Amino acid sequence: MIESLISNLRTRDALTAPDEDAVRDLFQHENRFRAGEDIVVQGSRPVNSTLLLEGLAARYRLLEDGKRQITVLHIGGDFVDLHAFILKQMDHGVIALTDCHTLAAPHRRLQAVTEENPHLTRMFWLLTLIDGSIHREWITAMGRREIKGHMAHLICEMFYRYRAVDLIEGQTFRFPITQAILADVMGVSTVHVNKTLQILRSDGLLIWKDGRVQIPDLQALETLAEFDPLYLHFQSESR
Amino acid sequence: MIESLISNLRTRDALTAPDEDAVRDLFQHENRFRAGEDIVVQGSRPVNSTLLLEGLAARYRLLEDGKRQITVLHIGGDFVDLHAFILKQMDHGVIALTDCHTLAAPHRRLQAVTEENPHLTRMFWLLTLIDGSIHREWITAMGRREIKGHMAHLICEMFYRYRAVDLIEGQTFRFPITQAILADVMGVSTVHVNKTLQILRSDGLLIWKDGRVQIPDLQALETLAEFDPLYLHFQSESR
DNA sequence: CGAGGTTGTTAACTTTTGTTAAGGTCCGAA
DNA sequence: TTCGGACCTTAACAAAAGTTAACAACCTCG
Repeated sequence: MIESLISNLRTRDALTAPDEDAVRDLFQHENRFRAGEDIVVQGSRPVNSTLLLEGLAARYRLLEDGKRQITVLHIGGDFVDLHAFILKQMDHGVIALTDCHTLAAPHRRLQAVTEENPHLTRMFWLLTLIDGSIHREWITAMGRREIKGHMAHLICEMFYRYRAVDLIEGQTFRFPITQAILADVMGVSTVHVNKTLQILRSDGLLIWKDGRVQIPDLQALETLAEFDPLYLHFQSESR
Repeated sequence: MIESLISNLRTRDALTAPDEDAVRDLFQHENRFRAGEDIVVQGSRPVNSTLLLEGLAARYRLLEDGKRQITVLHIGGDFVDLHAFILKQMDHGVIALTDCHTLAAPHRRLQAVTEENPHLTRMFWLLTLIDGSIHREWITAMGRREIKGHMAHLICEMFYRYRAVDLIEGQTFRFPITQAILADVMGVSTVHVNKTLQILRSDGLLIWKDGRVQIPDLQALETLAEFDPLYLHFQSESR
């Protein structure tokens, strides 16, 4: 639902009624993508930006030898390519990891927002900056965390992001991602992902079954991950 | 010089005379930092954004065990923390890797730009998006490139970025960075950096001496790196 | 001039991570 | 029902990368 975008924005700053109306007026047609389909093709020049309503999507780059690196995961309430409004050409692809339901925001309308509504412009700018902030955190995890910490950090991030759009049920959330995809997220081999998951499970830090993650002791997982949610910028500020 | 910022912007889109005036009016006081000093402290709430005029700076995160990861390098003409204008609180630090000379843009004035000049707002937004684009490229390099390719990719990136601000002399550029810092950029050990450099040197792909990098065969280096400069978004577009 | 620090280099050894391959489970389609 | 595919798991082995330590080159500072 579009409510998760509104909620993503409201978490970070108050929206006036006209702001909220402008957000709702932004979107035109719906789309559905099957798992495995490209939502946005690398190299293309989108004329819409895509809001993910439901499903799991990923930005990714392919190398010549077929290796794939995922650079960010997107859940409901995320724009998967808001940056394309400014960048014009996609320097990566976006793939639906599960069946996805989306809404398209024509760049023409985004342009109008930037001409008429400075506050909302800054809020959209903010959303793209949070993506960048997540990128930095991933770089840190890939470069300087041991793999257990990296995995724990990723789970913490997804927990907080799902919570922000109210998708935590109990201490669990649906996270239907295969170990092979997880390997492309973390930049390691699938075997290594598998072994790391075994360890986290046997340490009692993680229960992951049937596409659902349960965190028995969030505090312990955060400690292992050295997790600090500051980088997700959930604080409400005047922006 | 502030000219390198103007040049960074003009590469990506035409600036009107009022745009350019507004850019020049943005800045207030100068600052100088010694190598090793923090330009921006992690966790702080800057009231200015900092344009780097001269020198080499890095955004970084420290982990509890003292490990450091650098998430992006900045050269003359880059804002090192333009994103802080919107994000408000720094989720990482910025350090001067060499002596640095900077100009401060008060957030108050940036705010005025966003209220009054939609085009310039989008151009500043663009600069932060290019940072994000570089982040994604680094994630890909860290996760899925062999270390030789990673190193080659980094050198290509710096070559193109220095060229955009006219700091390439011959096929060389000043890049006074120690191998230890390079290790924090690439997320590997200093010994590994050293061995990789030896290989690139003996392959004739790189001459690196006294803080100056020479690329004898850019084409060969780009091939090794699978380098595609699209992600730096040098194309001039109507934005 | 000499002491001490920074940086780069190298080697020996350890640890982490990847590769390959095989087997198991589950599930949907023929 | 059976077949095949997707996914998970495990093991043996290979390769990549880290750690530690020693030393050399160079520079700065007293």
